Amino acid sequence: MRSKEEMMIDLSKTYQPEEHEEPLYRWWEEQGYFKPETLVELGLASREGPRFCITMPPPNVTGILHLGHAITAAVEDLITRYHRMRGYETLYLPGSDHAGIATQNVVERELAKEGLTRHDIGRQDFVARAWAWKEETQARITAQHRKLGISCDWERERFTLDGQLSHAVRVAFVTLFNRDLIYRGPYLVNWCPRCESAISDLEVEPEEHDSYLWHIRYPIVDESWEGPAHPWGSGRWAEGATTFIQMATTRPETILGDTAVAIHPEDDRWNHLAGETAVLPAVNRPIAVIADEAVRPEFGTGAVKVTPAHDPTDYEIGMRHGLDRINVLTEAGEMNDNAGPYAGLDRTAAREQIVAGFESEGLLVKVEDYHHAVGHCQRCNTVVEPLISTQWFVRVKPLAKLAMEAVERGEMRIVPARFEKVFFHWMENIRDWCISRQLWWGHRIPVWTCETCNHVWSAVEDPRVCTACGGHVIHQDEDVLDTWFSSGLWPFSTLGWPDDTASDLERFFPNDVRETGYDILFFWVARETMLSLALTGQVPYHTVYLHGLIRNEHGEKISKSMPDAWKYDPLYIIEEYGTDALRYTLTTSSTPGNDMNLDPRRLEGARNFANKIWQATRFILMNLEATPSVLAAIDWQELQLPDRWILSRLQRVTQSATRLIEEFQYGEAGRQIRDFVWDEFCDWYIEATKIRLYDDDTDQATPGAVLMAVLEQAMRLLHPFMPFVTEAIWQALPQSARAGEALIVASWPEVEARWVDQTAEDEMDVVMALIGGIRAVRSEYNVEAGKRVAATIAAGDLAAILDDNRDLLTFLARLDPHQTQIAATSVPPPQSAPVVVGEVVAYLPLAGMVDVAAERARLEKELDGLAARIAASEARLAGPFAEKAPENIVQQERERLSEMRREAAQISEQLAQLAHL
RNA sequence: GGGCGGUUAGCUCAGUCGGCCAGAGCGCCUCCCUUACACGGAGGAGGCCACAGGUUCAAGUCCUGUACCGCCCA
Repeated sequence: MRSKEEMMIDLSKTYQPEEHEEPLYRWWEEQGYFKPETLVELGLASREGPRFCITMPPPNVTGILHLGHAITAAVEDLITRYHRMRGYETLYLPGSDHAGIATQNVVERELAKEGLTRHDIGRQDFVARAWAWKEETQARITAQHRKLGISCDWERERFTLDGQLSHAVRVAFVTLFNRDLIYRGPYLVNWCPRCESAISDLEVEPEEHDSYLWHIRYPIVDESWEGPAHPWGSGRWAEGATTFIQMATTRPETILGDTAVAIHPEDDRWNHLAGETAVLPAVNRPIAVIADEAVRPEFGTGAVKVTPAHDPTDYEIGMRHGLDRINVLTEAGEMNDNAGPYAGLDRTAAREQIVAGFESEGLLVKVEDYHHAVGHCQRCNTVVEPLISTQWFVRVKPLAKLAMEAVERGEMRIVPARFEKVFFHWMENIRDWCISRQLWWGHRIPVWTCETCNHVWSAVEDPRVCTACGGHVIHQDEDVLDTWFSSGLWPFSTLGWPDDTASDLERFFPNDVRETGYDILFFWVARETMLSLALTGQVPYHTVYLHGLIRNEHGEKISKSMPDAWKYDPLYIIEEYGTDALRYTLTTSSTPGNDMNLDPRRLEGARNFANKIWQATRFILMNLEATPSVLAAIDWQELQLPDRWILSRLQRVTQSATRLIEEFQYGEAGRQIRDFVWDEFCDWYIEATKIRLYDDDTDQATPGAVLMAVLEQAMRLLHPFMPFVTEAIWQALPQSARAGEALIVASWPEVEARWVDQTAEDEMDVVMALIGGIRAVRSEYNVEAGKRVAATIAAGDLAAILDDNRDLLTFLARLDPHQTQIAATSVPPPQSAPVVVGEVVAYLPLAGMVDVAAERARLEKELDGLAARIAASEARLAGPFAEKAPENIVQQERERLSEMRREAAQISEQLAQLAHL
């Protein structure tokens, strides 16, 4: 048998996270605990029993993990560990996303350092470079996830460009294509001139901008003026024109694509010009003045230029009036040949020169400062240009309908529920999803065109000949798919779809929870839901849990450019405070859907908590036999009040924490467990057991068994929040105290009704209140902390209970056991300070120290407060409260009142006695 | 313009069927390095729960409005 000292060798003086985290993680992984198969082999779960699956939102392979990933991992792993312990066959599936545009941009930047562009090295080499980059970053991300301690099955790790997942993308595309849910057409899309690709509506981020509103005018053709007789730039271009239509624009460079001027039909300032013809400056294009309801008369002058090829609203107007769509921009954002004299200029230079041209021709009326939002590319922050382009789209309206119906039917719910409204609003106003990207990194669109017969078709396997005419000259679409198209298949593509017989798909689909930040509700959750319903007929998961965004302690968004950004790097935080501290802080510092200001002080508190339970463990192991008694074996008659109390409290916290976790209230659950462990177990129970543990003549088996049982169960409750320290402690416990080989696969605690003991809780409350009162008076009189003082306690009906617990009282209140009297009634000793708790009074004879005036003041203050509350309570009970409030509430109030009256009577009596001193 | 969230102690935050005197951590004040822990222990001070109405026996909690901060959508 090992000695106590030997057992303690394992436990360092303070908890050192770095000594435990890596070895424990490696051991868990080697034991296969992250794999559902292992759980079945160990008999902890069964193939027939319940299963739980969560797929990790795949991080982009562009860089490193930040706190957003950390909270995602912490919450998901909490949920995972909880279900694993509850006996579910649990799978937490990890992976990463190829992140099309983002990764391509990064790799292009790398190339640029070598003075190369992707066109220099060609598509094949470029893709090879991107793969190399991916291997590097993915390894880094995986290492970071391991440091976070997440219990995901790395053997099932997936990547969106994996062969099987790419196959799933093809099948998904072909299926939707053949169902006419995917089409190609020339539409106004958002174009990023830097990425030289179309992007979807969601990838455009409006950004506030200081700019100008240019007021310009176009001449109208009439009897006196037939059109310009002089060239643009001569200063005489508009010579002779008498009628002008004046309008305001924020984008003069698009003027050259104008095909109309529009006014509101009821705008009396302009409607006499409806039907007239204006001449577009610079290019001399005759354009019509049209009337359209979409024009806002209050904006600018009430007349607007219409550029259907470069503005969404104008596009709509153009559709209604059959206007030409003239594109004036190249894919790189330069003016094309349609721009006449300005062809070849960059769009910003073109703007300046066009404005200058207008000025010299007398067509610029004025320039106003103007503040407005301009769309920027989410990935490279370049100003996006709306332009007409032929792209592939998903017809999302019917899919959105399915998604909304699923939520309405309750098949899928969103936590917190208010996001369901956001979800519906977006779904109701959804526009077709542009899914083609002019990139090289991604899933190439599986559509082929036959040169011979122009047949266009989509196929899962690369075809060799045209399916229509058998022609051999066919070519595949050059573009790739939006990243989110493949991410949208994640809940099932990772499990083996489209192979319906894949065992993982059968077992783990639909997933149970999608846990992610609310900022990607539309990007991802909405698309997963639509694609899942369209392709599998099922919701992808039954619950969407959305966490908030993480900011610094001042509420500022954490960005790489902040000078102290390093302070918010998860790896730095882990080094400084430990993984458990980070995870506990992330899971308990906010409520779902709300942003969190991460305060380093909270991390410190969490680190201290980890050390606290470590110290409690050291104490227990130090004071117990190597093979302590187990709860089931001890004589229940030996249980004392604190034993019964802590066991009862343990049941309460177990029940409450379990309920809270089931209701997705992780923060509250974690806080309650902490409060139990620190405030009740450490501060009261462990202290109470010292009486017996330090006395070799008393029964040590009973407190030992209780200490061990409570500690062990508390570690199980806390494990999902702080996996490492709890496992380290659990492993240090003697085998007899724990069932199983590892805490990660131990069972979640059940509430044992037989340990619930309301009487013990009530009695302990009195004892603790009395001790607290005595301590307060000691403190008030600056009694030395260790000094034993005498006490005479008049306990009324509670005399027997207090007498049974006199050791507890004298020990924790530092009373002198030989000078402590407990009786129903007592004669107050002279020169004593009374401590009143309910009907109990403890007299502390502090000879020579008691300040009568101060005591009077203290008691009078107490009495005043009590009297006010008694009056309020009496008034309440005398009013309509007594009839209208529920009986139990009224009863409770009556008891409270009589309790307060008893205490008030006691205080009055003590005051009266003080008067005699 | 439409929608949503926040406003609780000096700071960061809890408070999810309305019901004891509104809580925690940190900070602050007093005492204590007592053989688990100073990453600690004991005691204490500190709040018109943004503001104004309303519903109710009872409101931090429900309803209406206002202000400020923030986010999303157009």
